[in-house]
Amino acid sequence: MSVERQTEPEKQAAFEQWPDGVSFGVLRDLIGYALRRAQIAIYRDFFASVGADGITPPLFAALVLIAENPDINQSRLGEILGVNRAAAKALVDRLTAPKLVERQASPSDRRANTIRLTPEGQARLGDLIRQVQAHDARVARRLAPEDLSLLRDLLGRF
Amino acid sequence: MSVERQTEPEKQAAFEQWPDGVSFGVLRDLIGYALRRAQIAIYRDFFASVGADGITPPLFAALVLIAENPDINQSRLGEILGVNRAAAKALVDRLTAPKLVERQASPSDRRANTIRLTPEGQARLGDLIRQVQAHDARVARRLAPEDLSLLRDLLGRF
DNA sequence: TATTGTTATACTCTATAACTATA
DNA sequence: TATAGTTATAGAGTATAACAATA
Repeated sequence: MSVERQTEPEKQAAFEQWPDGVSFGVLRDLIGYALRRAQIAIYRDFFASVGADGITPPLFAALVLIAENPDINQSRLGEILGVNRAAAKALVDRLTAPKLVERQASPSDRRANTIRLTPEGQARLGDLIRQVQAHDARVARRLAPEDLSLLRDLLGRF
Repeated sequence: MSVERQTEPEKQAAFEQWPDGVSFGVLRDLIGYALRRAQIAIYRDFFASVGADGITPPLFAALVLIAENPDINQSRLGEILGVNRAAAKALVDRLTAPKLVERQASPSDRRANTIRLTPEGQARLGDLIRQVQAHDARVARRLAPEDLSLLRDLLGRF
């Protein structure tokens, strides 16, 4: 026999991009805030699409960079991602635990580790890329193709 | 006598938007990732400009919404910001501690609190808005005015 | 001296689950 | 039953500071 639920799990409220009847004041004019709201909306779609595997946006980015830049070390990975060494280590640890990546002693620098995908990591990354691309395409569908490439260009200037 | 430092404080590495010599693979084409990198760059400028007061982007947004929508309650604030009730409470708590906002019993619903700025909160918000606007203007300067309004429009579609 | 990785620690942000009071 | 607020708990993400090993 299963235990009866006392209450239903609370459903996540929908995120309205700029709800009516709310005064946003100065936030309306801040490009940083517009970016933040867009990011919230996109992250929600990401977690609904890919989140089931415990892979988050930062972990996905780290995984792709490790795959694309063989034998990169942690410090450089952190620089590229925009986090410090301690944070980069934490990301690599979270990919090492499920055996998606592995560290190896660097042959050229005995201080450094070299990070690369395991065979399982290779296989999982293929699936993940498909899931993330499907998510991104769904989100991108809200814009015309020419607007999308324009947006990419504008974002790249910050 | 002061204790001698053993090491210099580590400086934050610069964040290069799309560094050369790095392969980004599929990340290059994901609009979600382009947005993420732009956000990282903008957050860094925010913290360099405003962070000294302990006010973060989510706290600033909450403060403005409370100012602009008098007697809003926590749950509604959370909905607008895109977080749940528990997270909204945490935000309000962090604004209540330095006495920028205060809770009052709602006259119309004895379950609810009404949130509003204290006089100190009013005064501080004026300064904060100026700091945040200066930050945002500095960031926005990277785009021509017409590109900026275009960007705002495109971001609003997600 | 500077860099790589590590450890310890702490803080922000956010979520889930369950509880109380009220609607 | 549903909603507002609260509490306890947890986890992700990130930072700072210090240390050892190596360059």
